[in-house]
Order: sequence, then C-alpha cells, then structure tokens
Amino acid sequence: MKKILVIEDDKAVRRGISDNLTNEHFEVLACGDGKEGYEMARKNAVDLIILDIMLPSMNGNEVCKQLRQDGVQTPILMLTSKKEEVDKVLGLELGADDYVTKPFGTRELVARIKALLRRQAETRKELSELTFGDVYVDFKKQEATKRKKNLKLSSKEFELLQFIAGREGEVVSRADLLEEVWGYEVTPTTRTVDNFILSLRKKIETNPSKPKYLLTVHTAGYKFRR
Amino acid sequence: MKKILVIEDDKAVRRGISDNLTNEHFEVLACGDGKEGYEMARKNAVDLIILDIMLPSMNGNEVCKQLRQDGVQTPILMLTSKKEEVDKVLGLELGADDYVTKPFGTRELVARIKALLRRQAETRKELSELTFGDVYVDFKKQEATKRKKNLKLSSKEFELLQFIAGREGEVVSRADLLEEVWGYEVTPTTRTVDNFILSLRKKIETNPSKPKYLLTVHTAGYKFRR
DNA sequence: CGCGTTTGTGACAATTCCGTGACAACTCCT
DNA sequence: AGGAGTTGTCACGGAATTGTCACAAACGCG
Repeated sequence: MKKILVIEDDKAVRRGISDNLTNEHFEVLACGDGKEGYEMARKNAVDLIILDIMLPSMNGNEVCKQLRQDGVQTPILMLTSKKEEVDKVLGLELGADDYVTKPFGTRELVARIKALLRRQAETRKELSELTFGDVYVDFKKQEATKRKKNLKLSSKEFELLQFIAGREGEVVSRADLLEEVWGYEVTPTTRTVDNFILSLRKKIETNPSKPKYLLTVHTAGYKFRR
Repeated sequence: MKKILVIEDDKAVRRGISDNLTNEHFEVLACGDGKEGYEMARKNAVDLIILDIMLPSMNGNEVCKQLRQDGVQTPILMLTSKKEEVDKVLGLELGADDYVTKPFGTRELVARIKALLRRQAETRKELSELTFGDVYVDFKKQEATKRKKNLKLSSKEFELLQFIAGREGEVVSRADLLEEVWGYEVTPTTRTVDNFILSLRKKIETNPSKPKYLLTVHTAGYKFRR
C-alpha cells in the first residue's frame, strides 16, 4: 500500500484529505507543522508528500527545497491558495512535482496523486550500470571495481545494490527490500537485510562505519545516495 | 517482460505511447528531455528505445549518435514528423534501427517494435568463429583447435560455447542456457548444464579447475570471458 | 547387433553463501 | 540520564550451490 505524508496546518483540511486518501486505500501520515513535516519526510519511507505552502515554523517552499537538497526524490504535490499564484512557479522551481490550487475537489487531488505515483513508477530504474565515488558497478556482467581495482560482490549483494540504488534518494523499508530483493514468500528476517547492508558497506564505502552512500534512516529503512 | 524507454517531449504523445505499450504488456520508462533520456538509456537496462527527434536540451540524432559511440547496442526506433523526412536517412546513418513518421497508428508502432525486438534476438546469436587464448573455434565447420592441435567437441558443446560466447561478459543463467541451447520444455536438469560446462572446461581451459574463460557466477550462472 | 560416442542423471565432496543469534553501540523518547 | 527499541558488528553453522566423477540411457554406424 502506498504511503502518503500530508503536511497541512488547517486541521479541517488535513482531516479531509486524510479521510479521502484513506478511503482510496492509501496509508496516511499527517502533521501540521513545517519543521515536523520535514522531519517526518526524512525519517519515513513515504511514497508521496502533499505539502501546503503556508505552514508554521517553516513554510512549504522551504521544506521542499530542503528535502531536495538532502537528495530526497519523493514526489511532492504542493497545495496553494489562489493568492499565492506566484509561489506556484517557485514551488516547482524548488523541486515540487505538481501543485493543486485551493479549493480543490477530492477527485482532482486523487487524480493528481495517482498521476504522480504513476510517473514515478514509469521512471523507476532497473540499473544496468552505476557509478559513485570511486566505485563502478556493471550489473549485467556482475562486475564491480573500486578505484579501478576489482571488487567482489555476491549476486544477492548485486541485486540489493541494484534495487536500492535504483531508488536513489528514496527511503526503502526493510520489508520492501525483503519482498523485492528476496522475493515474497521469504523466510529471512529483517536482520538479514541489515547484514547485507553491512557487508555492502564494507565493500563499497570508503569508511564503512561512517557510510556516505548507503545511509540508515532510523526506524524506517535504508537509503542510497550518490 | 521487455522494457522500453520512450523519449518524447510532447506529453500527450508520450502518454499515448506509454499507455499503448503498457497494454501490450511492455514495461515502459519515459521522459521528455534529450539529455535526461540519454542518461536513462545509459544507466538502465532497457530492451528498446523510442526516440523523438525534436527534443529539448539535446536532439534525438545527438542522443542516438552518442549512445552508439558509447557502445550501447539497444535497438533505437526514431519518431519523425513529415517535415523532417531528410533526417530519416541521417538518423539511420547515426545508428537508429528504424523510424516511424508522425502521425502513426498504434498498430504500426507495435508492429515495428516487435520486429526490431525479433531482429535483435536473431542477430544476437550466430557467432561464426571465435578465438581466445590458444583456442580457435569455427562453428560453421564445427571444428576447433587448441595450440594448432585438433580439438574434439560434441555438437552440444559447440552450441553451448557458441551461445555463451555470443554473450561475452554477460552472466547467463542455467535456466536461460537450458531454454536457449537445449530448447524450451526440456527434460534435462540444471545439473546437465554444469556437466557440459565442466567438460568444455576440460577441453578449452589450460587449467580446468581454475577456469580463465568459462567462469562460474555463484547463484547466478556462467559467464564467458576472453 | 555390438561398439564407441554423446547425452543425461545421481552421488558425493568442496565451496560459497546466507541466515541467525548474541552482544555492543547507538537513537529516540520522556 | 535511563530505558526501550533499533541498528552495527561479528562469528558460527547449516543450507544451498557447484565441481567432479562414474555410470546408465540413447544414439549412430558400420
């Protein structure tokens, strides 16, 4: 089930959106504060963010900009009031993917959300090669090098890396990894994932105990970043 | 499932193509920018690329030319408008495999795609001769030598070698080998493959227990390297 | 038919990999 | 600061995969 984060300070609106999305079988996280929303976006494995512009403590544009700077690539849908026309462009420039003008109908909102999720699915990658830092990986050949020197990875490690790097910037939960990399109908526990992440880090990171690429997102999962 | 990358800036057209291809059970990646498309083509494992000529940031011809220069052999299908007739020739010179003139029907597009994929599947085979180390193999004559001396291979051994060497560098799974060399719906088990690899090694490798050419990729399959 | 060659199977050993548990270190919350 | 929950880290044992050989079935051919 797709998970959506709603950041909107008006309680009534927030509730309304949440209810509607729940009815549409989305899982909803919500909050009414900019800073808090930013934290939640960073700390949770969400599939889409709905972001109001007017917010306490940190406005929507700021939140959006920050997230993008952090390498978060989750689709963001901005909510604007009519008066804030100017901000539309700004929002998109800052990295938002779409916007909806208040007041809006449920139907429109849901349609836009689905469009965004679909677009995201469309651009989802199955990597054939990957470069970051001093590491190069060829997934078809199952070959990897670090500083031109050969790097030995097991096929499960290749698969895991291919999957998580294909979702660069997204937080991926252990459960997702287990399902997608190991396959549904699996025995392994989530600890297994940790161990594979660990061994990958040992191989690809310059300083495995201070990872630069394979990052931990506490309570949510892992995230790949270049 | 075959994966197709669509690079086309007109949103409506892009969407249309995507939808149709999805219906035809292709997996679709899409984008509307030349440079971005080029990146995606390089980084993703796709089976075919549909490429518009008029594109922002980098035109289709450029994308095509670059990809070919990079050694990407994925079939490319160009989209041209009537006015751009001249470009057709140019496109083909630059390494495109086929072109379709706008406006085009779904049926035509799908037919061309399938034709290209089929052609690709065919041309991928049929290695006629092969040299590596001190070994020379002529598949047409079914003859082989090692250090100028005669080398006896069975016909299945020829087939297996021809197939796996035709995918030099790529990891080929036992399942693929069984299907492609032995034929789909086969009795033999995957152990059979191992045994043929073994016997091939004994014949072509200098040190069969430390193979240099026919490599094992644990849990994934085998790989031929020169 | 009988012999040699090719092809497929099974058994066993060797190897590699994967999954788990234990414990330490860390994070977050109150 | 303390405690609960989460993650990092390591090492071990078993499971799965592959190497290897020997042999049986199938085939071709005089």
